[in-house]
Amino acid sequence: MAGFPEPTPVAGDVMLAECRARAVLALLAEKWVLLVIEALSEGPKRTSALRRQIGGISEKMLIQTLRRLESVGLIDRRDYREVPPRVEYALTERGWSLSPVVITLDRWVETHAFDMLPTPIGSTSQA
Amino acid sequence: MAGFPEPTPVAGDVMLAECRARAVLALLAEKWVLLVIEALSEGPKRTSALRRQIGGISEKMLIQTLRRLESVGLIDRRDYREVPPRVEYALTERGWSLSPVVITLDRWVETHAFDMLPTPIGSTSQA
DNA sequence: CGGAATCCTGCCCGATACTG
DNA sequence: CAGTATCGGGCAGGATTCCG
Repeated sequence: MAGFPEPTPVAGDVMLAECRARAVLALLAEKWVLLVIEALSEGPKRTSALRRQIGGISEKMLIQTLRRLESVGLIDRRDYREVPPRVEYALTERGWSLSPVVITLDRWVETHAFDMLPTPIGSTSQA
Repeated sequence: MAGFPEPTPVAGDVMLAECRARAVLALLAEKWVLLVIEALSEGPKRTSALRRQIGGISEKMLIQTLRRLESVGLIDRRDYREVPPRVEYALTERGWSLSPVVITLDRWVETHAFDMLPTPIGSTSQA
Protein backbone atom coordinates (compact mmCIF):
# COMPACT_ATOMS: atom_id res chain seq x y z
CA MET A 1 0.00 0.00 0.00
CA ALA A 2 1.23 3.44 -0.88
CA GLY A 3 0.32 4.76 2.48
CA PHE A 4 3.44 6.48 3.78
CA PRO A 5 4.60 9.04 1.25
CA GLU A 6 6.56 10.82 3.94
CA PRO A 7 8.79 9.31 6.65
CA THR A 8 8.08 11.63 9.56
CA PRO A 9 7.87 15.07 8.02
CA VAL A 10 5.05 16.30 10.16
CA ALA A 11 6.79 15.37 13.36
CA GLY A 12 9.84 17.16 12.03
CA ASP A 13 7.89 20.32 11.42
CA VAL A 14 6.27 20.05 14.77
CA MET A 15 9.72 20.01 16.27
CA LEU A 16 10.71 22.97 14.16
CA ALA A 17 7.57 24.81 15.13
CA GLU A 18 8.19 24.12 18.78
CA CYS A 19 11.74 25.25 18.37
CA ARG A 20 10.54 28.52 16.89
CA ALA A 21 7.90 28.91 19.55
CA ARG A 22 10.56 28.49 22.22
CA ALA A 23 12.79 31.01 20.52
CA VAL A 24 9.97 33.53 20.39
CA LEU A 25 9.07 32.77 23.98
CA ALA A 26 12.69 33.31 24.94
CA LEU A 27 12.64 36.63 23.15
CA LEU A 28 9.53 37.74 24.99
CA ALA A 29 11.13 36.59 28.21
CA GLU A 30 14.13 38.85 27.76
CA LYS A 31 14.54 41.22 30.60
CA TRP A 32 13.02 44.38 29.14
CA VAL A 33 10.83 43.16 26.34
CA LEU A 34 7.52 43.01 28.16
CA LEU A 35 8.08 46.40 29.73
CA VAL A 36 8.83 47.95 26.35
CA ILE A 37 5.77 46.42 24.76
CA GLU A 38 3.65 47.58 27.64
CA ALA A 39 5.03 51.09 27.31
CA LEU A 40 4.40 51.18 23.58
CA SER A 41 0.88 49.92 24.03
CA GLU A 42 0.06 53.47 25.10
CA GLY A 43 1.08 54.67 21.68
CA PRO A 44 4.22 55.60 19.72
CA LYS A 45 7.04 56.89 21.84
CA ARG A 46 10.42 58.50 21.39
CA THR A 47 13.54 56.76 22.62
CA SER A 48 14.07 59.13 25.51
CA ALA A 49 10.44 58.90 26.52
CA LEU A 50 10.71 55.14 26.65
CA ARG A 51 13.81 55.36 28.78
CA ARG A 52 12.18 57.71 31.21
CA GLN A 53 8.99 55.72 31.44
CA ILE A 54 10.58 52.34 31.90
CA GLY A 55 13.22 53.48 34.31
CA GLY A 56 16.30 51.51 35.18
CA ILE A 57 17.01 50.44 31.64
CA SER A 58 20.31 51.40 30.09
CA GLU A 59 20.58 53.07 26.72
CA LYS A 60 22.20 49.99 25.29
CA MET A 61 19.61 47.55 26.50
CA LEU A 62 16.77 49.73 25.33
CA ILE A 63 18.19 49.96 21.82
CA GLN A 64 19.04 46.29 21.77
CA THR A 65 15.55 45.39 22.88
CA LEU A 66 13.98 47.70 20.32
CA ARG A 67 16.14 46.24 17.56
CA ARG A 68 15.10 42.73 18.38
CA LEU A 69 11.45 43.62 18.59
CA GLU A 70 11.80 45.35 15.24
CA SER A 71 13.54 42.36 13.70
CA VAL A 72 10.61 40.10 14.49
CA GLY A 73 8.09 42.65 13.31
CA LEU A 74 6.58 43.59 16.63
CA ILE A 75 7.47 47.26 16.44
CA ASP A 76 8.20 49.85 13.76
CA ARG A 77 10.96 52.43 13.81
CA ARG A 78 10.22 55.87 12.46
CA ASP A 79 13.23 58.10 11.88
CA TYR A 80 12.13 61.66 11.21
CA ARG A 81 15.61 62.50 9.97
CA GLU A 82 15.70 65.76 11.80
CA VAL A 83 18.43 67.45 13.71
CA PRO A 84 18.57 66.99 16.56
CA PRO A 85 17.61 63.40 15.86
CA ARG A 86 14.07 62.34 16.45
CA VAL A 87 13.01 58.73 16.34
CA GLU A 88 9.76 57.12 17.30
CA TYR A 89 8.86 53.53 17.93
CA ALA A 90 5.40 52.09 17.56
CA LEU A 91 3.76 48.71 17.72
CA THR A 92 3.06 47.04 14.41
CA GLU A 93 -0.18 45.26 13.73
CA ARG A 94 1.43 42.11 15.05
CA GLY A 95 2.62 44.05 18.06
CA TRP A 96 -0.88 45.29 18.71
CA SER A 97 -2.16 41.75 18.59
CA LEU A 98 0.29 40.84 21.31
CA SER A 99 -0.02 43.85 23.56
CA PRO A 100 -3.36 42.91 25.16
CA VAL A 101 -1.85 39.63 26.27
CA VAL A 102 1.15 41.39 27.73
CA ILE A 103 -1.06 43.94 29.43
CA THR A 104 -3.09 41.15 30.95
CA LEU A 105 0.02 39.46 32.22
CA ASP A 106 1.32 42.70 33.67
CA ARG A 107 -1.97 43.42 35.36
CA TRP A 108 -1.90 39.97 36.91
CA VAL A 109 1.62 40.54 38.15
CA GLU A 110 0.80 43.94 39.60
CA THR A 111 -2.21 42.47 41.32
CA HIS A 112 -0.44 39.51 42.86
CA ALA A 113 3.16 40.65 43.26
CA PHE A 114 2.55 41.97 46.75
CA ASP A 115 1.53 38.62 48.20
CA MET A 116 4.14 36.62 46.37
CA LEU A 117 7.35 38.13 47.63
CA PRO A 118 8.74 38.52 51.12
CA THR A 119 8.66 42.13 52.24
CA PRO A 120 11.89 43.58 50.81
CA ILE A 121 12.78 45.94 53.66
CA GLY A 122 11.07 48.71 55.55
CA SER A 123 7.75 48.70 53.79
CA THR A 124 5.50 51.44 55.10
CA SER A 125 2.36 49.48 54.43
CA GLN A 126 2.63 46.94 57.19
CA ALA A 127 -0.13 44.58 58.32
CA MET B 1 1.18 73.79 59.47
CA ALA B 2 1.07 70.11 60.29
CA GLY B 3 0.33 69.22 56.72
CA PHE B 4 2.98 66.70 55.77
CA PRO B 5 2.82 63.78 58.19
CA GLU B 6 4.66 61.66 55.67
CA PRO B 7 7.67 62.64 53.54
CA THR B 8 7.02 60.63 50.38
CA PRO B 9 5.68 57.36 51.68
CA VAL B 10 3.28 56.72 48.85
CA ALA B 11 5.89 57.28 46.21
CA GLY B 12 8.15 55.01 48.20
CA ASP B 13 5.61 52.25 48.25
CA VAL B 14 4.91 52.71 44.59
CA MET B 15 8.58 52.16 43.98
CA LEU B 16 8.53 49.12 46.21
CA ALA B 17 5.48 47.77 44.47
CA GLU B 18 7.06 48.27 41.10
CA CYS B 19 10.20 46.63 42.35
CA ARG B 20 8.20 43.61 43.41
CA ALA B 21 6.30 43.55 40.17
CA ARG B 22 9.56 43.53 38.28
CA ALA B 23 10.90 40.74 40.43
CA VAL B 24 7.82 38.65 39.80
CA LEU B 25 7.93 39.45 36.12
CA ALA B 26 11.57 38.41 36.07
CA LEU B 27 10.61 35.15 37.73
CA LEU B 28 7.93 34.47 35.16
CA ALA B 29 10.41 35.33 32.45
CA GLU B 30 12.85 32.69 33.60
CA LYS B 31 13.67 30.20 30.93
CA TRP B 32 11.40 27.32 31.89
CA VAL B 33 8.76 28.90 34.08
CA LEU B 34 6.08 29.46 31.48
CA LEU B 35 6.52 25.99 30.06
CA VAL B 36 6.18 24.44 33.50
CA ILE B 37 3.06 26.42 34.30
CA GLU B 38 1.58 25.50 30.96
CA ALA B 39 2.32 21.83 31.58
CA LEU B 40 0.78 21.93 35.04
CA SER B 41 -2.31 23.66 33.73
CA GLU B 42 -3.33 20.22 32.47
CA GLY B 43 -3.37 18.98 36.01
CA PRO B 44 -0.99 17.66 38.68
CA LYS B 45 2.05 15.92 37.33
CA ARG B 46 4.96 13.88 38.57
CA THR B 47 8.49 15.12 38.18
CA SER B 48 9.37 12.64 35.49
CA ALA B 49 6.17 13.37 33.60
CA LEU B 50 7.01 17.04 33.59
CA ARG B 51 10.47 16.30 32.33
CA ARG B 52 9.16 14.19 29.50
CA GLN B 53 6.46 16.60 28.51
CA ILE B 54 8.59 19.72 28.49
CA GLY B 55 11.54 18.14 26.81
CA GLY B 56 14.99 19.65 26.75
CA ILE B 57 14.94 20.67 30.38
CA SER B 58 17.56 19.23 32.67
CA GLU B 59 16.75 17.63 35.98
CA LYS B 60 18.43 20.46 37.78
CA MET B 61 16.60 23.24 36.01
CA LEU B 62 13.26 21.54 36.43
CA ILE B 63 13.71 21.17 40.17
CA GLN B 64 15.06 24.67 40.50
CA THR B 65 12.12 26.06 38.57
CA LEU B 66 9.65 24.06 40.62
CA ARG B 67 11.26 25.26 43.85
CA ARG B 68 10.96 28.87 42.84
CA LEU B 69 7.38 28.50 41.73
CA GLU B 70 6.63 26.83 45.03
CA SER B 71 8.35 29.57 46.99
CA VAL B 72 6.05 32.21 45.54
CA GLY B 73 2.98 30.06 46.02
CA LEU B 74 2.22 29.27 42.42
CA ILE B 75 2.51 25.52 42.79
CA ASP B 76 2.19 22.91 45.52
CA ARG B 77 4.46 19.96 46.14
CA ARG B 78 2.95 16.68 47.25
CA ASP B 79 5.38 14.10 48.50
CA TYR B 80 3.69 10.73 48.85
CA ARG B 81 6.64 9.46 50.87
CA GLU B 82 6.71 6.16 49.09
CA VAL B 83 9.55 4.07 47.86
CA PRO B 84 10.44 4.44 45.15
CA PRO B 85 9.84 8.15 45.65
CA ARG B 86 6.71 9.68 44.24
CA VAL B 87 6.16 13.40 44.13
CA GLU B 88 3.53 15.44 42.39
CA TYR B 89 3.33 19.09 41.60
CA ALA B 90 0.13 21.01 41.11
CA LEU B 91 -0.93 24.58 40.59
CA THR B 92 -2.19 26.40 43.64
CA GLU B 93 -5.23 28.64 43.52
CA ARG B 94 -2.92 31.48 42.68
CA GLY B 95 -1.29 29.35 40.03
CA TRP B 96 -4.66 28.61 38.50
CA SER B 97 -5.43 32.29 38.34
CA LEU B 98 -2.26 32.79 36.35
CA SER B 99 -2.42 29.81 34.05
CA PRO B 100 -5.06 31.18 31.66
CA VAL B 101 -2.87 34.19 31.04
CA VAL B 102 0.12 32.00 30.36
CA ILE B 103 -1.92 29.76 28.11
CA THR B 104 -3.08 32.78 26.16
CA LEU B 105 0.47 33.97 25.76
CA ASP B 106 1.62 30.56 24.64
CA ARG B 107 -1.21 30.30 22.15
CA TRP B 108 -0.25 33.66 20.73
CA VAL B 109 3.35 32.58 20.41
CA GLU B 110 2.46 29.32 18.74
CA THR B 111 0.22 31.16 16.33
CA HIS B 112 2.72 33.81 15.35
CA ALA B 113 6.09 32.17 15.83
CA PHE B 114 6.21 30.91 12.28
CA ASP B 115 6.07 34.35 10.69
CA MET B 116 8.39 35.98 13.16
CA LEU B 117 11.57 34.01 12.72
CA PRO B 118 13.75 33.37 9.70
CA THR B 119 13.43 29.78 8.51
CA PRO B 120 15.89 27.86 10.73
CA ILE B 121 17.10 25.31 8.18
CA GLY B 122 15.46 22.87 5.83
CA SER B 123 11.85 23.46 6.69
CA THR B 124 9.62 21.04 4.83
CA SER B 125 6.74 23.46 4.70
CA GLN B 126 8.11 25.87 2.14
CA ALA B 127 6.28 28.69 0.33
C1' DC C 1 19.21 63.19 20.99
C1' DG C 2 19.72 58.67 19.22
C1' DG C 3 22.92 55.32 18.51
C1' DA C 4 27.32 52.24 17.96
C1' DA C 5 31.33 49.97 19.79
C1' DT C 6 34.07 48.12 23.34
C1' DC C 7 35.19 46.02 27.62
C1' DC C 8 34.02 43.32 31.53
C1' DT C 9 31.52 40.73 35.05
C1' DG C 10 27.99 37.91 37.15
C1' DC C 11 25.12 34.23 36.87
C1' DC C 12 22.36 31.25 34.07
C1' DC C 13 22.09 26.97 32.83
C1' DG C 14 23.91 22.57 31.05
C1' DA C 15 26.73 18.26 31.94
C1' DT C 16 28.14 15.10 35.12
C1' DA C 17 28.34 12.42 39.20
C1' DC C 18 26.46 11.03 43.64
C1' DT C 19 22.66 10.06 47.45
C1' DG C 20 18.31 7.97 49.47
C1' DC D 1 12.38 8.13 40.86
C1' DA D 2 13.36 12.42 43.10
C1' DG D 3 16.82 15.32 44.50
C1' DT D 4 21.60 17.57 45.57
C1' DA D 5 26.42 19.11 44.57
C1' DT D 6 29.93 20.73 41.82
C1' DC D 7 32.30 22.58 37.90
C1' DG D 8 32.66 25.47 33.93
C1' DG D 9 31.41 27.95 29.45
C1' DG D 10 28.74 31.27 27.44
C1' DC D 11 26.10 35.05 27.19
C1' DA D 12 23.12 38.54 29.10
C1' DG D 13 23.47 42.91 30.26
C1' DG D 14 25.74 46.96 32.79
C1' DA D 15 29.19 50.97 32.50
C1' DT D 16 31.73 53.74 29.67
C1' DT D 17 33.21 56.15 25.60
C1' DC D 18 32.76 58.05 21.03
C1' DC D 19 29.96 59.48 16.65
C1' DG D 20 26.03 61.84 13.42
